[in-house]
Amino acid sequence: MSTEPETPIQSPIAGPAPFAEVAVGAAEVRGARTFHYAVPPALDARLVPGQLVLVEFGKRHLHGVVMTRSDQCPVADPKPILDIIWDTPFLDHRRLEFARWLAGRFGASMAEAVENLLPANIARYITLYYVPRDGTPAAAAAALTAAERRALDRLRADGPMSTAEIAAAIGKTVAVKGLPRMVNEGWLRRWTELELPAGGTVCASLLLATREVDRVIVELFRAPKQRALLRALANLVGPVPVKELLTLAGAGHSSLKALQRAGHVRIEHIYRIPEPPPATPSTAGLREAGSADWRSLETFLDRDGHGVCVLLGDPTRRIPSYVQAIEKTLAARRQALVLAPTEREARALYEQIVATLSGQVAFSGDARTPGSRVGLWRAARAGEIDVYVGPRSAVYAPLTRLGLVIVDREEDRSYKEAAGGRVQARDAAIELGRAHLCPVVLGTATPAVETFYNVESERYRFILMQSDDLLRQTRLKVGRGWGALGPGGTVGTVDMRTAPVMGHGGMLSEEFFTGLKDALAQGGKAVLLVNRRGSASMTICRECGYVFTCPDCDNRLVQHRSIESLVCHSCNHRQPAPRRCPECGAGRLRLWGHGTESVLGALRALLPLERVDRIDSNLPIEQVRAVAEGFRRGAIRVLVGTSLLFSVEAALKADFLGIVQADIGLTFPDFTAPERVFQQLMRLRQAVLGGDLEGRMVVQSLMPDHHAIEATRIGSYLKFYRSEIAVRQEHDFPPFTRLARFIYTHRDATNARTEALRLAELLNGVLAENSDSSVQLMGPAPCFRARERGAYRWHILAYGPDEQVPPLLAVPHRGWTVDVDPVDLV
DNA sequence: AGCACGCCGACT
DNA sequence: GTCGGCGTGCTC
Repeated sequence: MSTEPETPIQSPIAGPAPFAEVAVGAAEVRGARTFHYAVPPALDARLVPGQLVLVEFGKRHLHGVVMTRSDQCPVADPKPILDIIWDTPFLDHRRLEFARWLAGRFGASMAEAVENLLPANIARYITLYYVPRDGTPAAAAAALTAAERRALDRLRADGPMSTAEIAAAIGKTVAVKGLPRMVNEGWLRRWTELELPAGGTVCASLLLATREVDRVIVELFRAPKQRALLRALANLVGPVPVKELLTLAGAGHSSLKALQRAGHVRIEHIYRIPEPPPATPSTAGLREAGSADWRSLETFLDRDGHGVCVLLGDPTRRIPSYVQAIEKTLAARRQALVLAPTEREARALYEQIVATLSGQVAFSGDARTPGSRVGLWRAARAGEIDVYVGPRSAVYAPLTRLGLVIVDREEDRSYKEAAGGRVQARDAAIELGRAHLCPVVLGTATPAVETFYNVESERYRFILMQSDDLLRQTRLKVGRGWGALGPGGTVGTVDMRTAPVMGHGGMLSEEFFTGLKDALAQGGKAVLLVNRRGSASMTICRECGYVFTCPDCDNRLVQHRSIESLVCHSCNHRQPAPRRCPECGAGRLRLWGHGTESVLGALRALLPLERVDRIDSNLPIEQVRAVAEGFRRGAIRVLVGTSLLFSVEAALKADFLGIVQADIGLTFPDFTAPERVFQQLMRLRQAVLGGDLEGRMVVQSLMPDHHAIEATRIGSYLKFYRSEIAVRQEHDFPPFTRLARFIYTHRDATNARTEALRLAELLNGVLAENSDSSVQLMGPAPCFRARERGAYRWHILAYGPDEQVPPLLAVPHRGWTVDVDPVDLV
């Protein structure tokens, strides 16, 4: 493929680096491609890497970020850089290279990668202004169109105007085409301004020295309100929020404005990191935990430079170690970045860290408005933040003295962006650690397969967290060492192909029900996982075999008895529950399978006196919380839920954990499904039975011999890992290869197919050109969900050595989705 | 996003 | 033959 740059030409101009390599803000240019521009003499002394600049790209005016200054240029006649939008560089060389890595690794555009690292939506705050030049060439006036003439007259009369203002006043064509031409021909001068939204709280600060205050107060004998304001300000230290100040002094805005006009007071937006919430008992006393755990982590942190370690243990052990590691980092006057898979988990981590540490701890979820986000960005950039906690987007936080990166529950799929650049934030965090030469700690109880593969091949350090006493208990229980370190209770599987079943629909085995009843009889509580909402996952005609499917997707419609409807769980299409078959007209319909609603129904029939309830995404979030709280208090004794249970993890402690059907997904053509099933079940076991040796978990499955189910039964991560890594190796799946998935969606079936075949041709062509490439293509083929929301979906998989996949990522034209390291193949 | 270029069908 | 519609690829 012709991504090889043409032979670079040496600059004929003497002097330093006459060219600049720019990451242009054009989102459609895929891959780590940059463009070179000439540095005009007027900007030569000022232009440095990391600056935001204005360039022409095709016919468009776009912003860009200077990556490097260069002696060489891959094209003969580069365009000039038009202007420096902001003199202070936004990004240092580490973050510029981080952006390059992000775009190259995930096949996103440089524009997306760079903009992730800048204040959000920066393009929105760039304005181009135009003003007439003195002594414009009168003779050339005929060269202007009537509209351009009007624009010029307007500018002469009213002074500088922005592109948007001229578009509104004169017309869009003039604004977009005429203005650039008039600049080129010397009629107009153009400049750029960046006006970021003001962040944070409006604060007032005193501009007077203490002894001057008394003098001014005397002068202001006729203005009691202003006197009160000055006194209040003089008694407080530093900038005071205007709102507080006015209340305190009992004064109004006009008095404050008068002081500002007189030059006694400055009023400005100041972003302040929100006050931490008050410490709760659960956040106190973190530091007392396992000193043995800490010693091994400390040894790792003491090594100089970059390295990755996997901290294996349950959250109650991981978090105290995080806190100690952060303290160590702060003591060395460096910053720590802490990532969690979801904002909810990030907030929980933040609350625990902030309760224990002294230092400025920021939680990215606290900054919601554009202004406060810019404020937080600035504060981080200025080095005012010691610890930055957040979900995956926090990996882009502008920390310049980064000394430690922590990724909690590194195995979670939420770290992968589902749209946009499709960045895997855990991997980005590791790269960030490499760029900053600092340690990266991956915390987990069930490492991702690719992570543990790196442990096994000794690229990552491994630290097993557990006190001697826990280890002894565990050995007593299972006698299998750490690999079988189940988080609590005992586990049994039930083979649903042969087990005696009971209850309406036969969804519960006798063993399951006995376990549940025993727990309740002893005054315990129970959590039941049902991986589906609704009451029946398939509605089928008993006469002709017709199955109700979504008109827009390939999905079967799910029966929801509570709203008497059939619902598509992919696009939310709804239709009334049918009475007869639309094909043959027969009235004998069979409801097949089950969901939260039907399990709840069966339980109410079997345990009429028991308080049972359910949570799933059909319910509003407040109700989910209320039900969870009821369960925690014991007002509800049996809780049925989907994976939404994880959103109320802390309330789930119980004595019985039932998995109604563990193998949903295991039959999908998706190599990540076993890992998902195993992680989900292990995590739920930790949440429900964690720390308890008596509790009972029963796993119902149609394929109890599957390695994911078997490993769940014996509670062994190693058992799971060994089987799974063998499957991955056999099929050439990650971590043995890098996998890229190209997805195309189109309303028209033929169009989707043709386009998929065309891209396959193109990719094959690129591969054929490079004879030593060992990348393999799979497909094109319809996706597992071949139709969704009325559109047809096709995909192509490319897999091969890490360094050979990226060149393919820039091949597909717009309309294709490129997904590197996809988390599923549906 | 916009523009140039090339391929195909409809017309002089 | 040539004009133009649209699909495809390039923009330093």
